[in-house]
Amino acid sequence: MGRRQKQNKKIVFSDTEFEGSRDDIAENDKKSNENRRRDTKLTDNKNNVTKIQPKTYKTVQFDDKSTENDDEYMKESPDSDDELIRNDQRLSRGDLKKKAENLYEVRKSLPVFKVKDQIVPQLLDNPVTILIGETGSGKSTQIPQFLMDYVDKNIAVTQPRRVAAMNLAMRVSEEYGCHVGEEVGYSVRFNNVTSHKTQLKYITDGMLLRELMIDPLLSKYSTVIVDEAHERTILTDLLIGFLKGLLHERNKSSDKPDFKVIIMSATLDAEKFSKFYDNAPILFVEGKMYPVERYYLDKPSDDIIDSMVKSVVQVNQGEPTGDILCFLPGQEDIDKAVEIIKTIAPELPKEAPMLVPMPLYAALPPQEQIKIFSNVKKGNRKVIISTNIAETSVTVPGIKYVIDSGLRKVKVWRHQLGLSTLLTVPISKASATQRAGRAGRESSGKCFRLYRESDYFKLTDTTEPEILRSEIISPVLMLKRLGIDDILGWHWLEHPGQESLVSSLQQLYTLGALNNSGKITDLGEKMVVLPVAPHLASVLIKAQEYNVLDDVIDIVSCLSVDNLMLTPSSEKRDEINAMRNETCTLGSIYGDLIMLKELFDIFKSINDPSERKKWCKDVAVSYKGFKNVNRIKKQIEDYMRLIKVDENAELDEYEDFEEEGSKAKELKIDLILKSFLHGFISNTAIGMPDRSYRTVTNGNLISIHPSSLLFGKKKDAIMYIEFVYTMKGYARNVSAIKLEWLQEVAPQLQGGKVSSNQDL
DNA sequence: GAGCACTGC
Repeated sequence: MGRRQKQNKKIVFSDTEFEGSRDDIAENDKKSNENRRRDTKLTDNKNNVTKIQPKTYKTVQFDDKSTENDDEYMKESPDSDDELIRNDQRLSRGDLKKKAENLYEVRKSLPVFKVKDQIVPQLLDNPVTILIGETGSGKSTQIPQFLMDYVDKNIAVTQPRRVAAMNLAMRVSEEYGCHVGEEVGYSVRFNNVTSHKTQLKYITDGMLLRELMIDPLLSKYSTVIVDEAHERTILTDLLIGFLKGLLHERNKSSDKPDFKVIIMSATLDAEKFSKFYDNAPILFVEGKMYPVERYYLDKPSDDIIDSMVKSVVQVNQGEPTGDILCFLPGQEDIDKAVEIIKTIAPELPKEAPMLVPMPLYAALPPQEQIKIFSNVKKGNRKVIISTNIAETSVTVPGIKYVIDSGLRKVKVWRHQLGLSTLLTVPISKASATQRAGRAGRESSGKCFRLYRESDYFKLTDTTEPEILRSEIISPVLMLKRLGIDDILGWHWLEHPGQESLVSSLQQLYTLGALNNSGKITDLGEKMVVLPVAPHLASVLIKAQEYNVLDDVIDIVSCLSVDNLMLTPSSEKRDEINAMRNETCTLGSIYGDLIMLKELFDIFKSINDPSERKKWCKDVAVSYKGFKNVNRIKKQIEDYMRLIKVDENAELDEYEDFEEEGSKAKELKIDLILKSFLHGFISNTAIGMPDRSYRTVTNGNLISIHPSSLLFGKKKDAIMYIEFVYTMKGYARNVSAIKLEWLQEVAPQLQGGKVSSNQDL
C-alpha cells in the first residue's frame, strides 16, 4: 500500500513485539473518507456528496451523554433495563425549561449543531438523505430536534438496542425541556413511554417493524430516521427495504412528498445506501474523537491468550495511568486470561500499578457485569477483558488502552443443513477502528493490535451484514404479511440468496403459514403477530388446540430468555447437575422443556425474594432471567388473546404439575411435547443402539449437548429446539419423544424429507 | 461423552 507514512517505534516485551505507527485513528479515518468520497465522485457523478464542516472547529471536551447514544448501560444494579431510567417526573415545567436552557450551551458545541443551517435545508429538500455522522458529532440527539420545527406529524428515530432508545429519549427530552413521554418519548418492548403529545419517538427497529405490520403505511409518521444503519442488523436492513416501498407508496399521489427518510450511519456504507435510494444525497459531518495511536505485532501470535496477557503486563509497566480494555472472542478465552492475570499480578514488579482483571460478556451475571463500572483502589489498574459486547453495547469509562485480538465469534446459519455453527473469525477494518476508538473517548489513547499491520490490510472493510448468515424465516413471513409476492425479486438491501429464501418459504409452508400459492394464511397472520420465532409461534397456536396453552406459554417464555440457565464452573458442575436432576423429577425423564416448566413453577411458588434468589443460586439459574420470563409470559398471553385462535378455547386457570394425578400429568406432558413437535418436526432424531442419535431428516449424527438434562441418557427418539455445530453436532434443549408421535404429527415425514408441493 | 458471540419483538 505505502499509503501511510510511518515512524516506527518498538515496544518489546519478551516475544510480544509491537511495531508502532504514529498515525492516529482520526487522521487515518479522515484519509480513508477522502478516498471514499473521491471514489463516489468517480464512479457516480449523479451522487451529490456534500461535505459539511464546522466553520469554527475547536476541541471541546464533550459531555459523554450528550454526544453518544450507546452508553449508560447497567450503571446501577437493575433487575431490568427499564429501572435505569432516571425519574424526572417531579420537575416543574419551568424547571425543565431552565435545565434545557443550560443544556443549550452544551448542544451548541456539538459539531452537528454548528452546521445546522447547512444541513436542515438539505434534509427538507430531499425525500431521502444519507447522513454520515462520525462518533461524537451529536447526530442522534440533534438532527431529530432540528426537524421537529419543520415537519408535520411524528418523527420516529430507530435504534438497534433498547437501552440506546431509552437513553436518547431521556437526554433529548431534557434538552427539549419536557418530561419523557410528552413531546419526546420512546417505545421499546415492554415499555411505551409516549402520549398524544409525542412528536419525537425513539424506537427500537424491531418495534417499528411491528408497527409496520399493523399499519403498513406508517401513517402516523412524516419522517423516519434510521440510526446506526451501518451496523446492518437484520431488522435495520429489513426496515430500510420496507421504507423504500413506503416512500413510493406515500409520495406517489401528491407532488409534495409528505414522507421523509433519513439514514444515519457511521462512515462506511454511505454509497450503498445512496444507490439503494436512487442516488440520494450524502451529507458528511465530522465527529470528535481523540487521537488513538495504533501498534501492531511484527510477527503473528500463535497463542492469543498468551499474547494478550503479555501485552497487558507490558502496557502496565510501560504506560502511564489509564485502564485497559481487551477484546477476546469468547467466554472461555476471557475466563482463562482473567485467571492468569489474577495469578501473576501479585508477582509483578511493584513499581507498576497492581492489575485488577475483570471479565465482561453477556452471559455473565449482572452483578458481575456491574463491577466494570466500579472504581479500583488508587495505584491499581483495571483490565477489562471483554467480548464484542464492549464494541457497541457497553461503553466502559476511563479506557486509555485497547488491546485487540482482532477476533470475534459469529454464529453462522447453514440453511442447507438446518444448523448453526459458532465460528471464531477475524474482525473487519470497521470493527478494528471501532474497538480502537474505545481508547479515545475521553482523551488520547493507544491501541495494541495482536496481529501484523499486513494482516490488518487483509481484513474486509466492513462486517458482513447479518442477513447473509442468519435464518430469515421471520423476515420472509413479514414480507408475506405486507403482501409481497415476489420474495426472490424484492428490493433487498442485501439479497440473502435464493437458497436461503427458498428454504425459508418451504419451512413457512410446512408450518402452515403459507398456502400452496405462497400467500400468507390466517395462521401465518397470527404467527407474525406473536413476539417469538415462527416455529415457536406455531407451537403456541397448536397448544391452544391441545388445551395446554398455559404450560406451553411458560416454556416458550423460558426459551425466549437468553442465559436463563447459567453454566456452572467446572468444580460445581456435577453438584449442580445432580441438584437439577433431583429438583426436576419430570424433566430428568422428559427433558429440558419440561425441566424449564418445573423450574419456573418452583420460582413462582417462592414468595420471599431473598429465598428466591438463594434458590436460583442453588440450581444455577438466573434470577433476573426468570423475572423476564414473567414479563414475556404476560406479553404472550396478551397477544394470544388478541389473535383469538379459537373462540372457544380460553386461557386456563393456572394449575401446576403437582396438583394433578400422575396419569393426568403424563397425558398433559404428552400434549405439551406434541405441541412442540408440530413446530419442530424436522428437529428430531432417533436413538441408535450405540447410544448415538441420527436426525430424522437426513440421518446425520447428532449428540445431546452437555448442558441438557438428558445428556448421557438413552431415549428412543428426541426432539430439540436448536442444532449447533461446534466440535460436533449438538442438540440443545432436548426432549424425549415417542416414536409413534412422528407418524401422528407428520405423516408426510415418512421416507425422509418433509415434502413440499409449494409452487415457488 | 464434554461446552454459546451479540441483538430484537
